[in-house]
Amino acid sequence: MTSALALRLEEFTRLSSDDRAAIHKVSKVTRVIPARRDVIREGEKPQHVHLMVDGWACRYKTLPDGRRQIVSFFVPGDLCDLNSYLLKEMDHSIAAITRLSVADISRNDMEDLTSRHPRVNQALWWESLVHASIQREWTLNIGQRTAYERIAHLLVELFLRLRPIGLTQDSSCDLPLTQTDIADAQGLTAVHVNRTLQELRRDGLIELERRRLRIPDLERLMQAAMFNRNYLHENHDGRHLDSNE
Amino acid sequence: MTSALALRLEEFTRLSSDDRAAIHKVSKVTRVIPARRDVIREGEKPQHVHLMVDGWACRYKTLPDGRRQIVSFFVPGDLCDLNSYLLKEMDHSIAAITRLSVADISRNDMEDLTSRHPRVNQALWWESLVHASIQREWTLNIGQRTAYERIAHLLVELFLRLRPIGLTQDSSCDLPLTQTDIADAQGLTAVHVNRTLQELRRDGLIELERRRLRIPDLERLMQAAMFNRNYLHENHDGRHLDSNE
DNA sequence: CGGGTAATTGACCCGGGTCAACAGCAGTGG
DNA sequence: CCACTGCTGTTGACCCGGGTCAATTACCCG
Repeated sequence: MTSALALRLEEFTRLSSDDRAAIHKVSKVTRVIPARRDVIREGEKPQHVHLMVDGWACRYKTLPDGRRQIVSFFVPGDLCDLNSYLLKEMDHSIAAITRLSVADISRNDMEDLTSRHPRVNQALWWESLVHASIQREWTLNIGQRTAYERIAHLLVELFLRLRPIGLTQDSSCDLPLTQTDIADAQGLTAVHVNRTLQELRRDGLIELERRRLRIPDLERLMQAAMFNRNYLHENHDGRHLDSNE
Repeated sequence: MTSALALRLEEFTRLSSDDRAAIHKVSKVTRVIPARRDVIREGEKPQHVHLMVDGWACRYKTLPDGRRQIVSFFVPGDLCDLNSYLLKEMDHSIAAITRLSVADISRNDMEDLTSRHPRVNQALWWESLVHASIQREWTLNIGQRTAYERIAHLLVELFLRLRPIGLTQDSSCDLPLTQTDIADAQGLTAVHVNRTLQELRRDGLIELERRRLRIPDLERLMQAAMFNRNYLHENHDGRHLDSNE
C-alpha cells in the first residue's frame, strides 16, 4: 500500500519505485497519540520532522488570556516544517484531533532521504511551499471573507486535500472536526459556526452530520466560497517540471 | 556598507567576510519600481527570487469582487520564497509600497550562493522559517486579536524587524504605510484604523505622523498587543547553532 | 443509566463596517 | 505664488455581522 506522503508528493512529480520505497521506510509510525492530546508544545525544542501517517491534527497558537487560533490542519501525508530543527523553540503547538499516528523523522533520516532522492527532495520543498501558500490563503480567508464564505472555503480546501490521498469517496469524506474546531480555525464562535453551517445546509451546499461531509455540487460550493484553486498548486504528474527547466 | 540581507542573516548566525561578500554580490539592484506599482502579479510564473534591497513592499491577494488582503510586508533584507521556481504560477501579487529597489536573483546565482556558502544556506532557510512563523502569527492576529491589539501588534512587529537592519533610530522609525495599507493588512477598514490609531495615541502608546512612528515605551506597547517575541526567532550571534548539533 | 462532550436555540449586545462629507497637504502646472 | 488635483486622514450618523450568555437537547460510551 502506498503511503499518504508518496501519494501527496506525486501530485507534484513522478516518483520512481525506489523513491517510493525510501518514503515508505521513513513513514514508519513511531508514536500514536490519543485524540485531543498535544503532539508537541510551544516552547519545546523541535527535534524531528513530524509526518502525519494516519489521523488529523492541527497547529494552534494561544493568547495569554486563553483565546485560541488554529492556524492549520494536518491530514495524512502532511509534514511539519522540514527545517524546523534550525529553530530554538516551537512558536506554536500541534495537537491531535483524532487518534493520530505520527512518524517522527530524525534530522539524519531526513538528510539521507533528501540527498539520495533529489526528486523527493524537490517534491518536499514543493510541499512546504504549498503549505505556506495555504497559510496565506487563510489570512485572506479570515481577513476578508464572511463567515459563510469562510466555512465554505475551508470545507472545499479540506475536501481537495483529502482527495489525492484517497480519503474521499465520490462526493463525501470523513470530517472529524467539531464546530468548535472550525470556529477556532476561522476566528468565529462555535455558536456562529453552528448557525452558518445550517445556512449552508439550507442552501443545499453541504450535508454534514456524524462527522461525515457530503458536497453535492463541488462547483457550486467553490463559487460560494470564491474558491480559487491556484493556491493549492496542484500539478499532476509533474509535467511542469520539464517545462520549467 | 553591509547589505540589509547580511545584517538580517546575522541575527541567526555569524557570517564570514567571504559569506558577506557573496551576499553583497547577489544584492545588486536589478530593478527600481515606483511606489504603488506591482513587482510581480498573481498568475505570472516566478522566475527569480526577489530580494528587497531598499524600500518597502507587500504581498497581497484579492477576491473577485475586489476585497484585498495584504498578507505580508517586506522590508529591506527580506526575500520572497526561496524555492518559488518550483511553482507554476504565483498565487499572489507583490507590490511596492515606497519606491523600491529589488535584486532579482536567478536560480543559478541562488544555487551558487547556497552551495558554496553552507552557513548562508542555513541562514536563508532560517529566514524562510521565520517568515512562515510570521504568517502564522498574522493568522492569530486577525483571527483573535481586537483591532486595538492588532494594530499595536503590527507596529511592534515592524519596529522589531527594522531594528536589526539599522532602520530604527532609538525609539522611532519611518513607517511608509497608509492607514488603508494597515487596514488591508489587518482585515479592518481605514475608518476604523484611523479611530484605533487615535486611541493608541491617546493612551500614549504611539506617536505617529508624517509617516514617522515613535514608540515611547516599547514594553508597554508590547503588553497592549500581547506580543510574544518568540515567533520572530531572534537568535543573536548564532550561539544556538552550536548548542543544537 | 450516568456523565461528558458536542450541537442547537433564543435573547440581547457591541465591535467594527458603511456612507458621506470634509480637511490637510504634496505635487503640478501655469 | 497660487489654483488645481488627488490622495490621505478625520469625523459623524447609523447599521449589521457576528459575539455573548445561558439554557436545552442530542449523542456517545462505558
